[in-house]
Amino acid sequence: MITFTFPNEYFSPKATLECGQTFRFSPCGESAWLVLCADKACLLKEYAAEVHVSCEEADEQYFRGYFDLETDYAALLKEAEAFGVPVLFEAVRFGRGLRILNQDKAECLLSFIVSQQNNIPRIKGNLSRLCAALGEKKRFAGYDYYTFPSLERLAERDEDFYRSLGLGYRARYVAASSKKLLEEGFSSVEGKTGAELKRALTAYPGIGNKVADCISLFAFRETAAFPVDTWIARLYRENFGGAETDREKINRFFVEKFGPNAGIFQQYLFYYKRERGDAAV
DNA sequence: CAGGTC
DNA sequence: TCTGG
Repeated sequence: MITFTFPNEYFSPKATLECGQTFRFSPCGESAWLVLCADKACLLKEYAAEVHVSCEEADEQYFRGYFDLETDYAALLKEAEAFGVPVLFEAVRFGRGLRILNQDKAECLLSFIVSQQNNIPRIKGNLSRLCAALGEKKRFAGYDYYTFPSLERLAERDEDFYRSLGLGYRARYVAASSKKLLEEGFSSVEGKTGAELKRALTAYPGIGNKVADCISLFAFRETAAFPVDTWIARLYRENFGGAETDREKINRFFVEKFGPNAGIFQQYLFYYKRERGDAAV
C-alpha cells in the first residue's frame, strides 16, 4: 500500500463524493472514506491542509486519474466566477473542492440506469446488493468490499434476479444493457464525442438523454455534457427565470451559456441546489 | 416524491 | 412504472 497527498484547497472528499456522481463510497470514522471503483479501492483521509489517498501501489495512477488530479480546478473556478452569475458564484463557493471523477465506463453506465427516478440512499443500497451478489470479495486496509461485477457475471442474470435486488422496473434495463455490453462492449460509442456520443449511449436500454449526459460527463470526460434533472429544472426556473419545460431545451440553454465546461459547473450547481435548496440565490 | 425512460 | 425514506 502507498499513500500520496494532494492539497485540499481544490480537493474536498465530502463534496466530491456526496455531490451524487458516485454511489460506491462509505465514511470510515471522522474525515475518512473508503472509495470503490470497478475492482479497486482506496482510502481518503482529510487533514488540515491536504488529502491523503491510500491505495495499492499499482493503482496510484488509476486513482490520480479517477480523482482528476491533473486538471487545474483553480482555473475552472475562476472561469465559473467570470460568468458573473450569482447562483454559480455561490455554488462554486459552497462546493469548493468538488472534482469530477473519471469513472469506470461500464460501472457508471449501469449505476446511472439504476439512479433514474430514485434517491441516493436507495441507489447505494441497490448497487451494494448488486456487488455483494455478483462481485468478488476483496480486502483493502482492513476493510472488506465487493468489486463491481464483471460483464460476464452481470449478463448471465435475468430481469427477475435484478428485481429481487430491489431495482424495480429498472431491472429490465440493467439485464438488457448488461447483455448489450457483454456482446458489443463500447464499440458503438468508440471514437464518438459530444452529441454523437450522447446519441450512441441512448441506444442502450434504459438510457435516455439525462442518463446519457451523466455517463458522458462522469466516464467519458465530456465536460460540456449537462444533465438536466428535476433539481436543474428547478434551478432553471427559480434562478434563471426560465420558462421552457422541455429538458433538452433547458440543456441547450445551459450549454450555450456556460460553454465547453458547462457539465463541470452543472455538478456544482446541482450539489448547491440539492443541499441548499432554501438559499436565496 | 426521488438526479426518467420507452 | 418499482419502491422506500
